Amino acid sequence: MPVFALVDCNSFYCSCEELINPKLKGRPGVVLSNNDGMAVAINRLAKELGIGLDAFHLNRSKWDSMGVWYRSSNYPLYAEMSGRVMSTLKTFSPLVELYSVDEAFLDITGVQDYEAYGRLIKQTIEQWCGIPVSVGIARTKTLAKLANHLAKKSKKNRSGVISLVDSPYMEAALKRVPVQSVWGVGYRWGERLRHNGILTAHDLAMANRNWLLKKFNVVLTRTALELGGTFCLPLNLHPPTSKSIMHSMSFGRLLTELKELRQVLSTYAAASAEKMRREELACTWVYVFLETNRFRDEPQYNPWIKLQLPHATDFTPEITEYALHGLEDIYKDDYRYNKGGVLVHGLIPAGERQTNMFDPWDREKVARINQALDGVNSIFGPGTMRLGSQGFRNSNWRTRANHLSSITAPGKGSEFQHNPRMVELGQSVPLYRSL
DNA sequence: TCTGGGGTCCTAGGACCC
DNA sequence: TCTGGGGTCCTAGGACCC
Repeated sequence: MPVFALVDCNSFYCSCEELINPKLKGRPGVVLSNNDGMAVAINRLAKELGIGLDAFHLNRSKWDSMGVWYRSSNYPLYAEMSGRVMSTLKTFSPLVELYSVDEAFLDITGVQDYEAYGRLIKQTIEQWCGIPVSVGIARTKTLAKLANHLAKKSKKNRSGVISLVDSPYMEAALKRVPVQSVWGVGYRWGERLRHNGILTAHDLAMANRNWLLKKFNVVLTRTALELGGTFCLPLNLHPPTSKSIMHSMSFGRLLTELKELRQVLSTYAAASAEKMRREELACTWVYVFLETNRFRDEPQYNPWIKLQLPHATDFTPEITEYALHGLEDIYKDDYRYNKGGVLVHGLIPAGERQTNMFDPWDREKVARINQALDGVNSIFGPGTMRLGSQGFRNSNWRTRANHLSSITAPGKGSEFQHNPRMVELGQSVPLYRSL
C-alpha cells in the first residue's frame, strides 16, 4: 500500500506577495484577479474577517477601513516561487506529481515516521522558499487531500502536518469533514448527496457503491472508495500533453467596435499559438467566443464558433486569420462586449503533422518565422514582435493591473538573499527579468 | 469604469458502419 | 411480446479541479 503526502502552499499568491514585501505580513490581504476584478486569493487574517471571493470595486473602501492590503496578480512571480517550491519537494521523493501551481503529491511510501517526515518537508520549504505550507499524509490521494484540509483547519493541531496512515483517528477525521469539502465533490453533488442523507466524508465512505454508481458515476464512486482506503488514483508523474489551450480575458472596458475586437482577439490568438508552440503542438480546430457583461441589466449575447482547419498548424498568422473570420461571423454591432477568447483544440504533436498538397504555406519558411518570433519575444517580452492586427501595446482595451507589486532590486527588501540554496537551484533569473 | 482564467473527465445520444 | 445488433466516433453538456 502506497503512502502519499499532499503538500499545499497556504494562500499561495498572498504568501508570495508577503515574501517580497515583508511589511504585508501580519495584516489581512488579498490578491486580485486579472483586471483587478475580484479577490482570488485571500490570506488567513482576511478570511477571518469574512472576506471571500468578492468584487474589488464593491468592497474597496470597506477593505481600506479594515486595513486590508491588496495586490494585482503577478503571475511571473507566482510561477517563479512555484518552481522553487517544486524543486525543493523533489529533494524529498523521486516520485512527485505537480498537481497545480501551489500543490504537489509525493509518494513517500516506506518512510519510517510519516508525520516527522511531513514536518521536515514543511520546515524545509519554509526555510528555503519562505512559503508556508500544510502537509496531509495518507494511503490514498483523496485521503491525503482530506488530511491536508484538516491540517489547515485544525485548532488543536497547529503543526500544519497531519498523517492519517494507520491512524486510530481515521473515523473521527472522516466524520469531521462535511461531504462537500471532499476533493472531487463539488457544490452540485454535495447538495444531491446531502438530500440523500450523506452529510460527511464518513457517510460517503460508507455509502453503497452500486447506488453511487447508478445515481452518480464512476468518478464519485472512486472518490468514495478512496475515502474508504482503497487506492484508486495513481500519481501522474508526467504532465499530460494539453488537449486544448485557451486564452481569454475580460476587456479593460466594454467594447462595441469590430475594429477593436479584431485587435483583442488577434492578441489572444497569438498568445494561444505561442503557448501551443512552447508545448510543440499544432491545432486542428480554433474556437472563438465573445461575451457581454452578465452582471449588467442589458441585452446579453454570448456567441461562439468553431472552425475546423484544413490542416494542423502552429503558425500565428494562420490561426489569427481563422479566429478573425470566426469573429466576423459571430459579431453583432448592437451589443457591448466584456470578454472574449480564443481556444485551440484538436492538438497533435507538431512533428506528426500530415502534409497537404493544397497548403498555401511553405512550411520550412513558417518554421523559421516561428523561431524568429518566439526567439525575439522570449528575450524582449511577449508581444514585442507581433502582427499588425494586434494593435498597439497601450491600447486601452488591455486589462487593468493597478496594484502590482514591484521589486526595485533583486532580493532587496525580500528574503531571497537569505536563501543561498535557492541560488543553487538556478531559478532566480526569470523573475527579475519578467518583473 | 469595475464581478477570473484555464483546464480535465465522463456520459448520453446521434450518426454512421457492417 | 419480440421489427437486428454490435460497434465506433463525435459532440454537447454537465460535473469537477485550482
